[in-house]
Amino acid sequence: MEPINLRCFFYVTHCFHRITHFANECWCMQDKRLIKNSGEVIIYSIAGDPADMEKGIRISELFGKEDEYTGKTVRVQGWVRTRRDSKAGVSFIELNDGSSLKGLQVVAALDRPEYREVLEKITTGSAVLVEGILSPSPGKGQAVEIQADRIELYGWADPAVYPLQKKRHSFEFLRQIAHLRPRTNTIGAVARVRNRLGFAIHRFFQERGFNYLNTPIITASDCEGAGETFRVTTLDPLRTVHGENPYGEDFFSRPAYLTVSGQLQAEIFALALGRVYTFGPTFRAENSNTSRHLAEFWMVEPEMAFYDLQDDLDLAMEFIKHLVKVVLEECAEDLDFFTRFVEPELRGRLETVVSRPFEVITYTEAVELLKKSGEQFAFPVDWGSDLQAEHERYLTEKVFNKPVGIIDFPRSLKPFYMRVNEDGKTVAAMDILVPGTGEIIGGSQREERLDKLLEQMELKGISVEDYRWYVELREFGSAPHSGFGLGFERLVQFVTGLPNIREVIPFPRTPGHAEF
RNA sequence: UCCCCGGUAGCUCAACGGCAGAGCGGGUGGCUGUUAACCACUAGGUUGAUGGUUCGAGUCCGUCCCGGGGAGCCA
Repeated sequence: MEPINLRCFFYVTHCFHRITHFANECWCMQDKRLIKNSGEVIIYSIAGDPADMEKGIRISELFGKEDEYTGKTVRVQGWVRTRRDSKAGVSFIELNDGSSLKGLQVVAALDRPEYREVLEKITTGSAVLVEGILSPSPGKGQAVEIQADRIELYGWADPAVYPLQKKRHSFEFLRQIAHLRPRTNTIGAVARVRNRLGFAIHRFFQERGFNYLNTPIITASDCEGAGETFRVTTLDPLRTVHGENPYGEDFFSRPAYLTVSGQLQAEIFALALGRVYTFGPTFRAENSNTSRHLAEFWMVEPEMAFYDLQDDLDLAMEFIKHLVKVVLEECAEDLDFFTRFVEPELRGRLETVVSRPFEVITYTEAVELLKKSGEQFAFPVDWGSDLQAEHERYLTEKVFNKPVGIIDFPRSLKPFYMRVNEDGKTVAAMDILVPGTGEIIGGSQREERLDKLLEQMELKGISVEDYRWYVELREFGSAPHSGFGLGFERLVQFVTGLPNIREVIPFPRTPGHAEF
């Protein structure tokens, strides 16, 4: 931050209530923090000056300590959600600062000269500062409210063109205004839940001795058949390449891609640090147009040495239970909102996840169960073919109505790195399915035996040359190890009940869409 | 990529092949310690684009564009 003018500092700290009068000359000297609105009202930004100015209090903090703050003067800063005028006396302004779902009711007297002029500009969407005494509210719907002594307008929102209204909008519409949609109840609540979950994921692993590992975003291996990759290049696509090696002039002198998984690199560090996890962006160039797929999403991938499939599965189940518990305990208000407006069964479903053990069955058992069900499926059930979405949904939603782990899949269905079981036909793989969202976790014990791995690579047509380093991990001090991948957005979908994955990531990337 | 559904006012949606509408939002006025406030008035439209059938097309047909749902791929 730039050093600030001492005179200005004085004004700001000691004459704050008169800042609009001094502001014009004083703040302009600094930088462009002060700007004039088209009308009479002066607006300014306090961003980046925490030392200069006494900060307002977060609304969630007020609600958390109502007794402590009632009767005291407080200052809040946020965005106007609604305004209800009572021309005879007061105006009710609902202020939301994003710290909680519920906003603070501001009561502004219409005849107060201190802010009468500003009050005219207080419309839905405006950014304001309010100072006043926190008081018990005589009205229904809120315990406390703030009696405004002072109101300042940071930025006005023209009600004639501000897209967000005091009513429900379709999610499709909100996606088109992704720069404004976090100011809605639903998307704001998603952002808070997502934040809590992200933090809880780190907490979970850190408390268990895992090392947070940053695996590369750019990789040279188009690996594991985990889907289509995005090409990374500095070459101009319109220019014809000369010479024998088309990649010779490219940045890496070889084909490069955006990662589809950090797993293979995580294995390297698991076989050195014992327990690691990654938590980062992942990219798939699949032309997937569904409510469960994104071209860019976040994945959590723990990888553990000396863990077999059972250990892996136990960790995954504990992990999900822990995260759901965090949401139940730390996001109660937002969860109630989702349960009320998005998915009525949500809270009950999450409580079941925490209180009851998951069901775990083998792939073979799953196939038998589906065959005996008598259910008419669009796709036939056969040992050796992939379980279709309808099959998975039937198992987790109809048969068990809780999360289901499926293990020991046919070898032919799974990638080369999964450990071959004693029967030679199946691999030590596991998928965890949850009601509503489907597959949320996929993992396996990795093949640590050199001869078996080479056999698998041969079978799947994976070049030993390209994966020399991966093979060498089995030549030098190989050890049993396991891991899994959790789709972060699918987890957020699961705990919020939102039907479309595009609502649980701030800026969704899907085929044809990379706006914002 | 395939299958199904849709595109009408700023938003959410009506309109049998026959004058293009409502609610919400906006504006104006009124009323009220209000709660998605309420009441009255008012402005607001090339019905996604294009070609065709018809006396007449928002409506029927062809093509294209866009969106949603489902499937596949997966997390």
